[in-house]
Formats: sequence, structure tokens, C-alpha cells
Amino acid sequence: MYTESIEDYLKAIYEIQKEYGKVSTNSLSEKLNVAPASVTSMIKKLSEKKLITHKRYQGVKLTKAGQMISLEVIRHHRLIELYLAEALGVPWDQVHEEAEKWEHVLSEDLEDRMDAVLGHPTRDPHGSPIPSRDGTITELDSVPLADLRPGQSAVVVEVSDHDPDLLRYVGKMGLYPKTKLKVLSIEPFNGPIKIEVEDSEHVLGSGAAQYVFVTEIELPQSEMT
Amino acid sequence: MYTESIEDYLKAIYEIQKEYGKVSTNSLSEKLNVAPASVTSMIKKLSEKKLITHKRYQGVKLTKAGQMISLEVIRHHRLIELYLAEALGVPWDQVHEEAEKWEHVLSEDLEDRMDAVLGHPTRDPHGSPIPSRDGTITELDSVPLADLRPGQSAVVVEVSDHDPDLLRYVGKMGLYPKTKLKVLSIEPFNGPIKIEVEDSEHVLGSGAAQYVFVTEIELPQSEMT
DNA sequence: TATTATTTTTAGGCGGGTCTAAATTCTATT
DNA sequence: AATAGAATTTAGACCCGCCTAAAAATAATA
Repeated sequence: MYTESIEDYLKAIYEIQKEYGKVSTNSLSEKLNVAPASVTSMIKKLSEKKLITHKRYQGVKLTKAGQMISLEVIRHHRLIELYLAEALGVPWDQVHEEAEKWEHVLSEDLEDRMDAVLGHPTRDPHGSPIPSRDGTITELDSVPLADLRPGQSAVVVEVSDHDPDLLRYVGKMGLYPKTKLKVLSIEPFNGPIKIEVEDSEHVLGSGAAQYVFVTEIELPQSEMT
Repeated sequence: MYTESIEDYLKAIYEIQKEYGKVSTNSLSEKLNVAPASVTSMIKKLSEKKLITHKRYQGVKLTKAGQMISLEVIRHHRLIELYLAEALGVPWDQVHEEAEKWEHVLSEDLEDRMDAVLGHPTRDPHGSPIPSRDGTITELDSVPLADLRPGQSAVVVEVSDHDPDLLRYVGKMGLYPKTKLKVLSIEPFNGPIKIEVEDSEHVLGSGAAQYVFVTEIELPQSEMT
């Protein structure tokens, strides 16, 4: 078994890799809130354990083994998030914090039980995909809500869970995964975006709209304006 | 917040204190599977934090503050055990191990939610009392099953959870908390004990009977032999 | 290209928790 | 009371994961 710290690094590497492609020492330092020097020494350790590959002053990359572990941790994390939301009614802006700690001590047996109780789910409360036990993960295509044009309709796929305030903010407008919405207007220069959600209008800043991911949908004739 | 290690020590001290009265360095060393020297240095730390009092070469004793923390951890532990058994069907011989890790990372919010879902329970799956949030704990009077005399009837109050094998063993005979039983015979010199549980007979060794705690009950006339 | 700015790494240190080996103190027995 | 045995503590060391400060390598810009 690996230490909590190692699991956190691997998870962070996976996430940065997915978002930016390249994983630098600094990006890890920032994401994990540790000094760059600390990252360097952990990189050394992870390399020795063959969980990542590393070229000095270039970035870092997960090996197959490293990726399996990170996906296992992410699977724990997301299953826990969903379980807490479904079974214990924990609000979606709080599940992340709880899962951050629990994910490291969850047994495989309990993982399976939760998975079964939840009916082998594929998405967590924020819409992020839950990797299967064998490390398969299916990301859905989506774009930031901020990239839509007025008149377009879309369905929410995923909301970033990096900031609880953001989750509460967009939650108040009903912007959860699977929610349908229509863009009414977008002010230029990253101005506010007016949307329609379940027959009521909301306005949200472009900052928030950056973190709400959607896919465009064609509305049936009857629902067209 | 205190470290996981500190919580483990405090919990162990509470349990040894309850079982044997005096808490020696060696007893902690054994219970926690660490070298005696390690215990000594942790004792020093806990004393400085005023969580225990300590007289050289005498034992150790929890302060009020130390006791509150240990009871908080025990509350977590037992709530988790019960929750896992009730909500996720984890067998009673496995809940302990799971709880050992989770107890240290359980938030107060989640503790409350689990407590509520379970209906503010007072006993864990092994019959051990669950301390209330304010640190109240009510032990029930009981004696080891091994101390009963032939002919006596009793109800199981608590089964020690220190050994999963023991739990599986007595579980096979249906000896769970609240189970009624009657002692049919006891062989001398710590010999086997014959009991009747729900109209079927079982024999258990005195070793196991040492860890099953019961209270005597008067059977109604109709059920007397 | 030379210089400055940024990123990354090295060097050295610290606290937490553990260990082994040796010294000390207590306890039990003769 | 002397001494052997057991329990406890001290001394010194290790690993983990983190830190700061300074050096080195790379990237950016005048």
C-alpha cells in the first residue's frame, strides 16, 4: 500500500495531466499546497517506485502502474462523493472535502458494497466520471458554458468541484448535471451570461461559466422559441 | 486537531483503564504494537499536552480533556461500526477493522448524519455502548458467560471485538447482543460449556466464553425446565 | 547575444513517530 | 538486605514529508 501523500501526488498528477497536458513541478506545488522543493523530492521518490517518469526540468508523466493507482484513488473519491450525497444527504459542495480524507482509508470490500448499493454508477454528484475497477474512465465531450452562443440550448455535463462556493452559487440556479438550459444572451468582454433554466431566468458571471461544462442539444420543435 | 497516533494512544489508554484499571507502559506497547520506548516518548508528549497524567514508573491516567477526546474517537468508531453493519451489510467481524481507519477522518457533520440515520443508537454491533457527544457512556452490568452456573439463563450484552475469529465463532451459534441463552452444563477445569440458544444446543470453549458478556435473567415459569 | 526572469533542483534542517541497545529504577525472591 | 528479574526510561538513530535559502538550469527579452 502507498502512503496518503503518494496517493495525493498521483491523483494530482493525473488531474493536471488531463487539464493541461504537461505536469510541471510548480503546478504540483500549487495544486498540493506544498513548496516546489518538496515536490522535487517526492518526484524523485515516485520515479524510483516507477509510478512516474521524469526528465529534469521537463515535466512528469504517469506510468501505467501510476495511472492505475491514481484512477483507483479517484474511483474511491467519486464513489464516496456520490454515496455521501445519495445515502446521507450531504450537500454537493461538501462531499469533496469529506471524500478527500476518506478515500485513502476505504477498503476494497467497502468500495464494492458502496458501488453495489449505488447501482454501479458512472458519474459523481458533479458529473465527473467514476473510473471502473479496471481503470476505464469515459469522459464525455463538453465545453464550458461560457463558450456557448445566445440561442443555444445545452445540458449540464459536469461542474468543477474545486470550489465549494462555486458549487453553491451555480446550485442556487439549479445548474446540476443533466439540467437543461438555454442561453439567452452573453455580454461581451467576459460579461454576464443570461440563461433560462426550468422556465426561470438567471444571470451568471463568466468566471463561473468557465467551470460549468455542457454539451449542446437540439431542442424539439415544440420547445423552440 | 490531534494526530491519528495520539488518538490511538488515548483510545488505548481509555480501554486499558477500563479493563484493568492501571495503564502501564508495557500494556500500551502491547496493545498498540509499538516498542515500549516509543510509548515512553509518546507518554511524554501527551503529558505536555495535558491529555494524561503520568508518574515515572507508575501508570498513566487520562485527564478530563484526554478522556473527552478518547470518548469522541470511540464514539466515531462505534457509530461507524454500526453504520457499516446496518447500512452496508458489513459482517460484524469486519466492521472493527474498517472503523479503525475511518474513525480518524470522520467529520462532525457526517457523524451527526450517521447518528440521525441510525436513530441515535446507544450500542454498536458488538453491544458496546456508544458514547454521546457530550462524553456520557453507560456500561451495562455483565459477567463473562464462563462465570454462569448450569441452569442459569442469561441474555448476551456484549461480545469483545478484539478478534474477528472469535466473532465469527460465536456468531455461528447465534450469540449476538440481545440473544437469550441457557447454560446446560459446564465441565470443570475450564472445560467446554453447553448452552441452549433458540432451541438448539451449542458447545463453546471457556476461552470464547470469557469474551461473551451476559446478564442473568429470570425466565418466565412457562419457559422453565 | 547578453542579461534578466522563471523554473527547478540541491543542501540542510525540522517535527512526528518509530526503532534498537543500553542504562536505570522498581519489585520479588532468596 | 542483597540480588536477580522485570519494567521503564534514556540515548541515539531512522524514515517520512515538509520547510527555507541558495544554487543551477532553462526560458524570455532587451
